[in-house]
Amino acid sequence: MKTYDRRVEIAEAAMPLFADRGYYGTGMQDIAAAIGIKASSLYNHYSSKHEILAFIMTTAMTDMLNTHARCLAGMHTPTEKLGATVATHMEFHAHRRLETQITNREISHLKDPDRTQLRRMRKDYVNRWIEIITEGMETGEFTCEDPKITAYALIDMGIGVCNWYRPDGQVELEILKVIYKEMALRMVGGK
Amino acid sequence: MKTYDRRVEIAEAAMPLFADRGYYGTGMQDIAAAIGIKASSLYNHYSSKHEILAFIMTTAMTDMLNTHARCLAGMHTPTEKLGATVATHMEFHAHRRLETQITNREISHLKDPDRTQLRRMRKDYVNRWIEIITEGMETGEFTCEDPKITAYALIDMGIGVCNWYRPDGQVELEILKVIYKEMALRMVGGK
DNA sequence: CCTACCGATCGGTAGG
DNA sequence: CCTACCGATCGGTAGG
Repeated sequence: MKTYDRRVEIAEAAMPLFADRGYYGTGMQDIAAAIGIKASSLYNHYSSKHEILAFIMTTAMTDMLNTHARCLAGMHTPTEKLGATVATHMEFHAHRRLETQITNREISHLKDPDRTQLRRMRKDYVNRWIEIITEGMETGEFTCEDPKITAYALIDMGIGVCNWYRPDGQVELEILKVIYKEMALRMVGGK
Repeated sequence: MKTYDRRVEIAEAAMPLFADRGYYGTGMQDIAAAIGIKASSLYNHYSSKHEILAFIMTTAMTDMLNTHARCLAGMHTPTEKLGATVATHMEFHAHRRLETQITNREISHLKDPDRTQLRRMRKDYVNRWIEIITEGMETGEFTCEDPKITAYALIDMGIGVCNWYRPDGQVELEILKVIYKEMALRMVGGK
């Protein structure tokens, strides 16, 4: 591990490749060529190909958890919290399409201990959604059949965005956020 | 290509492997070993590894389109149609987890002409959802911001099921269907 | 950061 | 269905 910047640069070069061809479909040669060096030189910055994948995925998941925690600032009611959570979740998957695609598709290729850690983080994230929905049911703001299933459905529909959203598309991100917020509030019987 | 049965048997042996390790992460040896033969013998039934992937994906997509068309029988109002569509979509992704996982994850690994064909089928499928939602808005049964985005969100939340549903889990499939139907109808402002 | 190289495995073919 | 084998490529190492 030399400079951290170089590690990030390599990871960013690997992202479109992992997202497009998958982990096993991408060679160290491909990643190296993307930044104009030889494959063997990558080992000055990462000890293995797996480490590049793990770096990308844990960085993305860590950022998502932090971004979510930050978006809750100033939100008090479950309705406010869920609205912010949905909008931020959706926006994160739109802004960081490649990393979230990789994180969701290649998780089975991660080896321990990274996989266990990532699963733990994901579980933590899901639990936050479940808690917000449950809280909303307690205050009477929400009414729904099952907080867990509802959380799954809401998360899944936000994840889906990373597969079809295009920055140069015809739908504005800000409009998308409004639409997703509205759909979510309806789903939990809120507003 | 010898007997069709053998082709199906090979494809079914490949499914859990492709779903778990991905297309490039699975070798012909792995697939062959799963049914107790040598890798080279697979070429008596498929001309390439790619053909196995294409067979799995086009079969799954064809079945999904047919299953959906069948579920609309006897449904007349947009509300009925959407309810049947959501329930059937979700159930298909629960029943055929492996194939739908593969179809959604490995589509970028498909080569033409299979990829183009699959994309066309998928587009056809999405259009059916959009049309039902649009029809519901015209009759006044539904009210929502954008039929296309709403269709995407509904489809994505159903697809998500193939990633977390387990046949031996604690949630009954019939209950899931009811929950998803209810969430969908709320999302389009129906019921 | 490079060149040179390692053993292993890849998808696929030939021939029976 | 098998054995035997092909060239290509894989992730990774040695040494500078």
